[in-house]
Amino acid sequence: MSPAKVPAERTVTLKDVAEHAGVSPMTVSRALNKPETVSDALRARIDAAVDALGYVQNLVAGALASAGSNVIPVIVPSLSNTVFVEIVAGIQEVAQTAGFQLMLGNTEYDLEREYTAVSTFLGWSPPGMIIAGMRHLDRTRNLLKRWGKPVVETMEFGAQPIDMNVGLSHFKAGEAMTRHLVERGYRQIVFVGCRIDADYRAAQRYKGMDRVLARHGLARRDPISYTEPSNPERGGDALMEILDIKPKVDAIFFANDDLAVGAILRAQREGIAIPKRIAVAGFNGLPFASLVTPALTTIMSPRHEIGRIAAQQLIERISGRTPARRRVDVSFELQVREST
Amino acid sequence: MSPAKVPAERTVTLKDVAEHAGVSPMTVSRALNKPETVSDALRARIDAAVDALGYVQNLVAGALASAGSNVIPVIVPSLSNTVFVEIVAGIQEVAQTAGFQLMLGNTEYDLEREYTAVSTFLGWSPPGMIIAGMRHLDRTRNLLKRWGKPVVETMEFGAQPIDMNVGLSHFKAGEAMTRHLVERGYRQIVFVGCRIDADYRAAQRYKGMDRVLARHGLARRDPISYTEPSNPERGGDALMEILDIKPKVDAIFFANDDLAVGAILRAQREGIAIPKRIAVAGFNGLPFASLVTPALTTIMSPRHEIGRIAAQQLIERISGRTPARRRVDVSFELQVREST
DNA sequence: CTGAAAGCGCTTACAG
DNA sequence: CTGAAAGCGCTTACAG
Repeated sequence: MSPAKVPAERTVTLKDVAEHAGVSPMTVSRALNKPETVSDALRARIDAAVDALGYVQNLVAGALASAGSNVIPVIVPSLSNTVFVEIVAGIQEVAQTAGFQLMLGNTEYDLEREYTAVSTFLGWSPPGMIIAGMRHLDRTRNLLKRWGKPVVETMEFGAQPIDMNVGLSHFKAGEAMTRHLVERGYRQIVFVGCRIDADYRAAQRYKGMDRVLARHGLARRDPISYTEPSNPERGGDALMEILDIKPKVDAIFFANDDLAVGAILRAQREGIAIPKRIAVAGFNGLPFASLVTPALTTIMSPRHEIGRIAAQQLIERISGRTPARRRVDVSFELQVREST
Repeated sequence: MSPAKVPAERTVTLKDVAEHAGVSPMTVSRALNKPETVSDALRARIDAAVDALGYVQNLVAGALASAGSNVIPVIVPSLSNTVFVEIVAGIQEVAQTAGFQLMLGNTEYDLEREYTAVSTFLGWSPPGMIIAGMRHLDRTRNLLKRWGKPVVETMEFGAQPIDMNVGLSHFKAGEAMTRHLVERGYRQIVFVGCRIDADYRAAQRYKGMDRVLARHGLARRDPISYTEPSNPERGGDALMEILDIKPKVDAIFFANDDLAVGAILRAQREGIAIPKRIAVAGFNGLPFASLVTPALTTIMSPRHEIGRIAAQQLIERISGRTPARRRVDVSFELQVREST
């Protein structure tokens, strides 16, 4: 029952290291943080003292004294959706290499929770912040603007960022896919997603689709939005429902590949011919999308790259440099495969 | 080019709030941190001052003064693998609700980087730590033991944890799946994974398999381990290679569902009959596993639950209570479907 | 190149 | 219930 642990010892501080090495704390601080400002011999003596005492730098004290930490808060609406995780992974890659730590906030698509997360994180005196999306409470925007430090909004490319912005135009993505479907000869196209009210980026893709349909004088339908979160099974169900209730529909543009791949897997099982009976398109570019039969036509969104660029931009600004562009419109790629 | 920002103002501190409310800083601190110790009227006055000044508590200063923060470091070997992300999501869920923040470290399966992450994180005076896996450098184990605060090792259930442990027995999981395959009549079974040397949990599943094969006097093969990271396409390639080079093999136990689903999708495309020509089994329980044709036999690992329990155990201990069990062996579930 | 002083913004522990 | 003092462990800014 009793934890198998050595009792906690008194914390070893800079001062202890200094005494052990026979110098002042200030010198130790310098040797640790700017090794080049100190002679080799001294640095070696101090490193030895650090090892001997098992000294661990107190980052909290450092952050307070220098009025800033190297922790970058990253706020996402969900961790269940791979898309956000991949952005976080991209950020991590760059940030960790540059010596920054990531603090993770999850809002569950709740803008009030987003506000709480932002204001809490501000209390850690971070040098900057990365936040998913461009739709926030006015309070949140104002707080961040008044804060005055670098902020990157990711995911979508949009107008009037708080500060910097790295993402793609979901409107254009919707247009691109729809143009492809129209060229292929599909005339009765429907958009299917989950919780499109909250997933406003999906709504933007729908709007892009609607614009193209209107321009071609084709039938414009309201999007179909299910109330549960996106999951592959729901994609299959949606396919069957549409076939049953709206038999004239000849193509489905799904809000994401989870749904679209789910629809293809169901079609396989039910013996429904895709794209002959009905075409299926997705969005994101999941690994499985190219492996199902028929392979899924989709749009590759560069999540990892968005994360990396966001982190790079932020770190540029933290380091006092000015990135070439405040707003970065990352490109997407239409992958035409067998399902359309 | 010039950022659209309000210039940064002087930081609003506790003292400012105190002056504004006409009380001492100490009283404001109490009103904020232990609202119940202060009269309603006073609390209202202080809340008003906080709002008026836009005060944000400086958590760094608080952490230094009280020699502890509410930041919990979470260290994982990868963010590209859903399994770890789901554990992080489970931890988040519990931790964020309880008022803790997560700091995220990614080791990329590198034990040296793990040590660096651990020792850096210690500098944030966290109240505890969650780390994936039970295989660490001796230095890392010692550092954590000497630190003396609560630590949870997750993913696998194993002997001699640093402190607490929540996970499942991968050895038993390997045994369970192999027993199933043997019962079904498969006799020439091979284990296929990627980077099994680094993914020692996969190696444990292999050992469980080997044990069962030995007990039944069946052919025991070395595992096949590819050098690239796990991805669905590799699963398909592996299937084709085995069919070609080891035609007698009648069942493949893949190290994870990504590989196994990839194999099934390839079999579909190539017209290979599963399980008739060769059976396929996986591990993890991905959403797509039940949707492919044939549906994949796999083992459901409760990643989310592991994360939640790990966070609960940690927070129990942080709060000074003693969890009922220091080691939690979460159960897994064999899902027999069509592919075996 | 090295050090003594002051201070970062809180909370702990002690008084009243 | 409220406050004055001391201190958390560093770094900044200034001397030497």
